[in-house]
Amino acid sequence: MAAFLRRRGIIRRKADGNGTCPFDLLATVAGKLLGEGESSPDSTGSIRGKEQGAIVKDEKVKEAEDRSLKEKSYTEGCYERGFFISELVSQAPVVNRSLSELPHVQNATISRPASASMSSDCSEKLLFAKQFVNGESSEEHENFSSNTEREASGCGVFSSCTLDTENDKQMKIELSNKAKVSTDKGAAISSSKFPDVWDKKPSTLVTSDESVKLSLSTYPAPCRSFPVIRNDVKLANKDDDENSGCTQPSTPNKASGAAPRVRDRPIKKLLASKYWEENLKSDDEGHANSGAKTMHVYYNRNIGYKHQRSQRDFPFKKRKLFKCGSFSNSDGEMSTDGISSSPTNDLHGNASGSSKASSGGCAAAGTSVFNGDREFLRPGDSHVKFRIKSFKVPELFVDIPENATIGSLKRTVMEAVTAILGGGLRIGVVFQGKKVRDDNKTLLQTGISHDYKLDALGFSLEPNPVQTSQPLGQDCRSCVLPYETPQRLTRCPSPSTAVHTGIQQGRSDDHTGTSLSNFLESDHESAPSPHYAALEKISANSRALVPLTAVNAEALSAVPLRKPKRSEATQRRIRRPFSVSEVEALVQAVEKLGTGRWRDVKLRAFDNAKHRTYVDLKDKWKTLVHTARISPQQRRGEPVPQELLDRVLTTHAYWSQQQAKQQMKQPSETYLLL
DNA sequence: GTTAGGG
DNA sequence: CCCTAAC
Repeated sequence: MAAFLRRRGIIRRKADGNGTCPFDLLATVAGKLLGEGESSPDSTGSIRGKEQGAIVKDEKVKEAEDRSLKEKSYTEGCYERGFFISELVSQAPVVNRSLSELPHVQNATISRPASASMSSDCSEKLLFAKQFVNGESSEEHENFSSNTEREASGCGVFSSCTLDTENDKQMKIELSNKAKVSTDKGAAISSSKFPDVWDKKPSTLVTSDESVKLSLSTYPAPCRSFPVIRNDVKLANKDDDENSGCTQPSTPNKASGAAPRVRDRPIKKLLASKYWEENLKSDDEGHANSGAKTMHVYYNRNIGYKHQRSQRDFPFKKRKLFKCGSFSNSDGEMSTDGISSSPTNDLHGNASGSSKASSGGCAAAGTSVFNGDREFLRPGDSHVKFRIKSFKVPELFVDIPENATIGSLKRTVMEAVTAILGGGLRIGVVFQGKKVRDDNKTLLQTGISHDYKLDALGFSLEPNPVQTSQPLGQDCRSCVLPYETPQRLTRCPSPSTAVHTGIQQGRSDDHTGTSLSNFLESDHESAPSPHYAALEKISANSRALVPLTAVNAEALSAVPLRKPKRSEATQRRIRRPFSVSEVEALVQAVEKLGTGRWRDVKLRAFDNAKHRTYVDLKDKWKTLVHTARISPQQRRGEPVPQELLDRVLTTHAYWSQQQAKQQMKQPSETYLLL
């Protein structure tokens, strides 16, 4: 590694408000990928309250054209929220370059002593990053050829991140061109040279004594396609697991030569700060750390923290479902232990920022890793790819009636997770070691009741687009599941994540930590629920905004993310305001067909819009008529051209009259017949 | 499965 | 958008 890595640096950061926790980073990335960013405040909110995130980042820049950063993040948090990005692989050459160019960064050690002040909160998180050797990542990086859109939009942010869990595992993070790195000391690094598209908004990586932030925030918004968080499936061609996940062809960076496989490393490790330091040292020296050790520590901590966590419950704010499809993170895992949460400001701030960066509307969804659909970054685009082997979700509080269906449970969890990650995931539920596949079953029917030990309940976080599920890898499992059962999992090829949550009915304080479930045995749901399937589809297509938008959107909507509150059995579809063009089409169809023939209207004008049912059209017409009758000042939402509204009224009047005539006529006919 | 209407 | 009654 030494050879590859020029430099190693570790930055450690306190959990105070300034600090950015890994989670934030993730959120940011996810947000961008998804395009949610702007709207993400909600998600941010959810994330908020968690303070600690310390990120330790090492930056090593390779001078080689491809430079990739590997980052290994280590999170120690009291809260579970930390997530790890075990491996990040990205191709973004640009970023790398920038990094490399920045002398400060390279040489400077961002790392801070582990011992450095820790927040009492235990909220520290460290992110450790190592840079790759240039050549390494390239091959492994996948190009998102298929999803060019994304790339164009927002992908630039991270080219790739790789985490090394132990020595082996690495996370690479490639930053898009204009990443800046600043340190308290005032060393700021910005890469000015990037040609890219991203000019406008550079991602900023800031490291201060206390905190290191990596913000992807400002990117040109328009379509932010996010860098997908996905596994580097390709990286390790050899690995079956991962390979399975990615189907898409990868385009290796030119600059980078063959990249060593990073991804298959075992589980990312979480280290306590101390451990962290040790690791760093060892790394520097070339020693390999034992991941196991760290892991243990981490887990222990986690557990301990659970208890300590503050009990804030997070009411889930209403979360919007962004168009973002899914982001693909092949290995990302998410696990949440307890429900309790500790409020943290850090995340919030960061997250919000990041969210902003990514404006909503990006439909680009990552492809799911699992299937092997992977997106590849185009060579030119600056993207960040990283692979998240596991991360923890801060707190996840679920309050759901017993008669709610599994499907709604999944959605509820999904919503929470989505808010955090920005969507693109689907949730699998594991109960008592078995995967619960029937979404229509109620919790009660499944055996999950309020008085049941929730330990047996687990969730898996899976990428949406997954077409096929692959069995989770052990690594993942072990990573994800703190508690017992690591053995079962075989590798998690895909990004699926296990989320573990305790479900509480009351406040979070009651949270019962849950043990991780072992869901491995059953492979992922081979047959995703319909909505998921739809979602997947959409996500796949969604990047391309244009033609398929409706469909895509629909798909997205299919995965309804609902407020937990509304955790009814039924999942409400997401609201999808009609566009002017849709209204136009509707009006035109109704003019021709009249009211009362909604199915025909649907077929005629919205046959391609799967998400618009004839009932929707009927309802829309109803609202249009209402809208046309009220004063413009009272109207809300996207203004509908008055011309259309006039037509609505005219048409409505006409057909109402026709209908009236029919009515007059019908009775008589009937009567006559009788 | 469609319609129509209230929620 | 949802839910449902009434085709």
